[in-house]
Parts: sequence; C-alpha cells; structure tokens
Amino acid sequence: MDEQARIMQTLGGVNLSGHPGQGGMTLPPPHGHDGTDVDGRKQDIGDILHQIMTITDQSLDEAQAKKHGLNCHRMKPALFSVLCEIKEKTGLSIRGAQEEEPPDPQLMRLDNMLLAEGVAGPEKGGGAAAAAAAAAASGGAAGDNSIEHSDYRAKLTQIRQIYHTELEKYEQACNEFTTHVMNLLREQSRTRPISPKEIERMVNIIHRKFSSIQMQLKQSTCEAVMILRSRFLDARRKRRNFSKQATEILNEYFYSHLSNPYPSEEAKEELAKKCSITVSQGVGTTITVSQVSNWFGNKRIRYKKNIGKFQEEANLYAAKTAVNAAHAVAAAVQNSQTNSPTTPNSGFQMKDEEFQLDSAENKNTLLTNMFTGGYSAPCYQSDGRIQ
DNA sequence: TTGCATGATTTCTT
DNA sequence: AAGAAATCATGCAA
Repeated sequence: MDEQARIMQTLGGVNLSGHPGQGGMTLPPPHGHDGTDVDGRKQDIGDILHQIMTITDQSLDEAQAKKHGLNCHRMKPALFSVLCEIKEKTGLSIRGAQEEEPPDPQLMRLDNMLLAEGVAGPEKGGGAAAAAAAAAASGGAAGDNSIEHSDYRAKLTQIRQIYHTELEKYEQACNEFTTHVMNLLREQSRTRPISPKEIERMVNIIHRKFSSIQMQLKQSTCEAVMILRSRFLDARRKRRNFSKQATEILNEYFYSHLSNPYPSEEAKEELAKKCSITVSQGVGTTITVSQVSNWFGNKRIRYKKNIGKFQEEANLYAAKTAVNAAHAVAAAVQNSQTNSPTTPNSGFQMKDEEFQLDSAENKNTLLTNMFTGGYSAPCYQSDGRIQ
C-alpha cells in the first residue's frame, strides 16, 4: 500500500526539481535562475538514463547492484514521475478504445437460462422450480409422474453441483492469479513506472479472460440442462397403452354418457382413480386426470369421425351397461323388499338413468342419431362440434 | 416392414 | 380455460 501511495505522490506532486509542484508534469524552466544547477541536473538525467539503458547488458549481480544504486539516485523520483505521466497519457488513449464494452448479450442469455433452470441463483429447491417449469411446458399431463420427476431433479442437482464446484474453482483461480499479478506489478513498480490505474486495467483484463472461460462453463452447463430436459420430456412423450381394464372403464363411461360425453372434473378424478387401481403396467404407473381428459378428447373426435367403425364397440358397452343396470334394478327391488329403499349405484356410472334403462340396441340407435344430428339435444352443431 | 391403433402434444376456436 | 381438430410418435399385430 505504501508503494501505491508513493506512486500517487510521485505522480501528483513531485516535479523534476525534486520539490512539490502544482501537480502534473512540471518541466524545469528553460532559463533557470541557477545555470550550474540546471547543467548538473541534465548531467544527472543523462547519467541515470545511460545506466538504465545499459542495465540489460550486465550480469545479474551487477544489474542488481545497479538497480539498488538507481533506486537511491536523487533524480529517480523525478524521472519516475515523468515516465508515469507519459505512460498514463498513452494508457488513457489506448484504454479509451478498448473499455466501456456493453454487457455480452450471450452471457446474459446464459445467465438468465441458468437462473430459470434453477442451476444458478439461490440454492433453495434445487431445481424444483425448473422441474415445475418443464412440467408446465410439456402440458397438463406433466408433473404427475413422481418417478421421472424426482429423477429429473436428481440429475439437475448433479449438474448444479458440478457447475458450482467448477465456478468456485474458476473464481478461486482468478483471485489467486489476480493477487499474483498485482503483487508482481507492485514489485515491479519499484523499478518501472506502474500507476494504480494500470494495475486496475490489468485486473480488468484478467477478469475478462476468466469470465470468458466461465462463459464456456455456463454454455456447457446449459447444453447439459437442455439435453437432460429433452430426454425428460421425450420420456414423457413416450406413449404406453392403457391397460385393458382402464380402457374398459373409460369406454363404459363414454358409451353410457354418449349424450354428453364430457365428464366433470370430479368424474375425471373418479375415473382416473378407478383406472389407476386396475392398471398394472408397472411400478409407478398411474392414470392422471389430464390423461383422462386426453382420452375423452381423442375418443370424442375419433368417434365422431367414424361412428360406423365404433358401432360394434358401442353396442358392446351399451349391452354391458344395460346388464349392469338390470342388475342394479334387481338389487334395488330386492333391497326394497327386504330393507328400506336405497340408491343402488353411486357415482358417475349411474348418472344417466334414462340411458341405463333403455335396451342396448335402441339406445345405440338413439345415441348414434344424437351424434349424427338426428337427435334434438345435445347434438353436433353445423360445424360438427358437439353441443 | 408396414399399417393401423392410440396416447400425447400443438394449434386454433369458442 | 376447455374442447375440437390436426398432428406427432410410439406400440403392436400381421
């Protein structure tokens, strides 16, 4: 620190005569009051410059000794001050051209992405927000499969850890290198003119270099996240057929509600629950509400597009529900004979009482008519939409 | 390998 | 926001 202060002092106040001046470069007057003094100074400067110029021709020991001598020379501060001023002037003109660069947009993009993915930024959650974001991006069905979800999070945490370790390493290396260079420059400032601004500039250069290395790290981290994310989403996209039982439950509901095949949110939940119980496709496989919605969406559109093709299926399920209804009625009758009257069936399956009591065939014709427009309400509109 | 079935996603409409 | 329609991508039987 005293070195720096000394340099500042040299820069700010010391002139060639060795006395404090008004600041800035103060050359001796061309016609000094004392001619012999001026001549002496000139000789001194010539002498010191000669010594500096020849120092490289000498052996290390000789140079070392000479260096000490130069440091103690009475004209040294003055010469040092002049050199500093000259350097500062040239340095300023160079710096004007290379500094004040705007923030790198690519770096900003990378930073934003890492922040959004939960890799950079505060530790909390460890990418839970990112997983949720990925879930939201991949549509309603996402975010329900906890196995894939936790897998994604685990991998993201891994990436996060690697990223932070590497970043820390880079920062440490950067600091070490900066300290080293600063020490070196301070050391050198004893023998050559180095201003604090120059040191600062050098530090900036080092930081820029290290941030460009950091950018590479950020870039590869982003790539890793993108790969993980695409894999995660691809895995979700992989289609697996529902089990036969699940399809049966959904079909039963669909054909028994053909007049209005739009299950409410509660009904969807119920169906999802029911399907999940019967599904046996593997560990962790469940049918979600959004999958039920997908299924009904697909079913409605495909049924509407080709009613003929689904006729057989419709008959089958209508017969099935009719049988169920008959059983239910029989049970109800039996109940009414033995106990007080109770509701034979609960839940969505028996909502459409009128439908249940029709004969399978009649009902199908009726419902087919509904879809083809031969039934008053609800039916497809002129543009083909239901309702 | 091919064609159909089917779950999921995307885009558009209401 | 929910649903329709189109499309994608995969499963599966022939």
